[in-house]
Amino acid sequence: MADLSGVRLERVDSVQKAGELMTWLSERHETNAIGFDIETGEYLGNPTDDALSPYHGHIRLAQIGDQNTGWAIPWDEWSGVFYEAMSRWEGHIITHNIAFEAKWMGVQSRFKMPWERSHDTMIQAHIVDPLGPGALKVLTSRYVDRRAAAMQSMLDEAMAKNGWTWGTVPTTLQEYWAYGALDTVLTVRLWDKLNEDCGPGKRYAGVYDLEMAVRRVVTEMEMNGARVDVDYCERKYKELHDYSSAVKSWGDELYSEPKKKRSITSNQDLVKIFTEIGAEWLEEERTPTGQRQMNKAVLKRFINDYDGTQAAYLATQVLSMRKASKLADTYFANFMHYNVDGVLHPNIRTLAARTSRMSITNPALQTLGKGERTVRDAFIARNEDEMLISSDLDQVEFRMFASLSEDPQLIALFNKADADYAGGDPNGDSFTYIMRDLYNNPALDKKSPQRKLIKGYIYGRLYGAGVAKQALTAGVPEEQMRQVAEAFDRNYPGAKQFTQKVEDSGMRRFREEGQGYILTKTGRRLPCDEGKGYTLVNYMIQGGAAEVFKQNLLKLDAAGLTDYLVVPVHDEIVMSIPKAEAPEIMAQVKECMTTREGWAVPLTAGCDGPAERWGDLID
DNA sequence: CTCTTTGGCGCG
DNA sequence: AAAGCGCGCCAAAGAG
Repeated sequence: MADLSGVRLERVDSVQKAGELMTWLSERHETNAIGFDIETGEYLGNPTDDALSPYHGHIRLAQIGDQNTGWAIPWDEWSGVFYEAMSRWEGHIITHNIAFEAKWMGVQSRFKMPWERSHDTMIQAHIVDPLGPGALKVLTSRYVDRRAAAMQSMLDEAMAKNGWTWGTVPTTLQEYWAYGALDTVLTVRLWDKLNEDCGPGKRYAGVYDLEMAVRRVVTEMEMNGARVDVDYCERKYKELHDYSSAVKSWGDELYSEPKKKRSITSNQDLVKIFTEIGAEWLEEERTPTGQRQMNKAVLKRFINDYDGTQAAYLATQVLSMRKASKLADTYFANFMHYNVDGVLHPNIRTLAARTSRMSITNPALQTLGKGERTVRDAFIARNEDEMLISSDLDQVEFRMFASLSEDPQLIALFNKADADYAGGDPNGDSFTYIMRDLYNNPALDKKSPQRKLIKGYIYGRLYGAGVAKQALTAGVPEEQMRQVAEAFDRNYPGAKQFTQKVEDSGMRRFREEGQGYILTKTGRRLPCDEGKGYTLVNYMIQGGAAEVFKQNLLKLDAAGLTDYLVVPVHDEIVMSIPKAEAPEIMAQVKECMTTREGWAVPLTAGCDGPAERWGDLID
């Protein structure tokens, strides 16, 4: 393993240097690969957060390099050299976090990533070790040269000493441009290393192909963005903010003492206040650190238990204040903050979660309230000719569990429910059929109270909950839930056998390989934490569902629908589509979102809309 | 002053 | 024998 001591780093600052770069580029490169990276910054005087947004910041350096040589190209003066080099280069292009480079290039340059020959070592690293580090320096320290991490500190020191930011650090500063140029060298070397597992024909080749293709589609989605009704956001923000401020002032004033200010936004203060006015906590209402809980469940209990008293009234006020400020501050304020000409361009990470699920930040579009439509009503179609639709997978995790369990009875019930539903039976529903089977009572229907119990049991089970927790969540006596659990295991023994098999193989792998894990259908390895083998069943299902959803995104892409994609929400895709073609496109979307091959219980999907606002599409 | 942790709450 | 899984954002409070 070669170390980094012989590396040559150059900065383009003259026509001659530009010529040298072109000569270097035309020479033979070890694995027909060059690394590619950019450095970006905020505009002078703007928030430093802008440095990471292609909609607010600007490119300062572009860097390319191979295993031994790195070049830094100051963007303002020499971007022409970069374009010329990239137009000549026909080999592999290696990045570390292609989501970043591709989006910046897409928004701010005329160079578009050639995805079919582009690679991402961050994606590779996550596939090889889902719990490992993602940072380039840490990864190269681990896989290439121990000293790589140390080299970053020189730049950190120089920037701290001079008070520079990513927007103001001079591109002539050696620590800065050399740091940038070195990144490309590290990236190529890391790629060589990670290709041992992710390269063509290797164990993770299929998973890697899937992730790279998904990354391309999702980057398109980020650039498409989600349009919001900004006037509506401003109106709602003010309304909700004013309301929560008024409640806060009322409570703070009422419950402060002459010498001691107290606030109803402070949970510590609230505990004191509620105690004074006679409310009491139950034994189990404690946080993990032993403090008395002051959450929604406790407040709701106060409202019930102390009906007609001051405690109940205060609890009601606190709940509605919290609700209003949550909506105002977490949602509407961020919609106003992040929109660019009325469009949100969130960051969508395709491998954020250990199970390979996606996550969305700035703003967090996967967590919009759906209890009522206020928040989702902020979202409108991209333009006047389009409307919103949403396609959801039907109980995908439960269907997956049924298929994986290979339990013939469970699978048959599911398929019967599907067939009957298709035949027009409103009770054609898996939970209802399982309920009838477990209670041995065919007269029960979708509205029977037992259905909630069954559903609670099943989802609790998919997440690895014990009977006590399942009973608590469903709000029924433990004994009642225990009987459901026993009946379920009796009627569908495959479920328990599957769970057992997953945990046993996890234990065996822990003993033999030092880590418990499962392999998904596509060969992705998902490890669990030590001593928590019971989580593996959930990882199998959650990770499997995430992969199916990703494959569905690729089907939508192959059908030519990428331009219409707006937001992915784990098992749901929101799209903005032309009104004129809505029926045809919706049929196409439903087809793309459905998977029959490979699953004993088909993974079906519905499609709702078209609608003016996302709020119209709630359930 | 900034950074981290905790508790709470939104989602699948 | 028993174990609730995965995320992101905000306010408050503690730590440095």
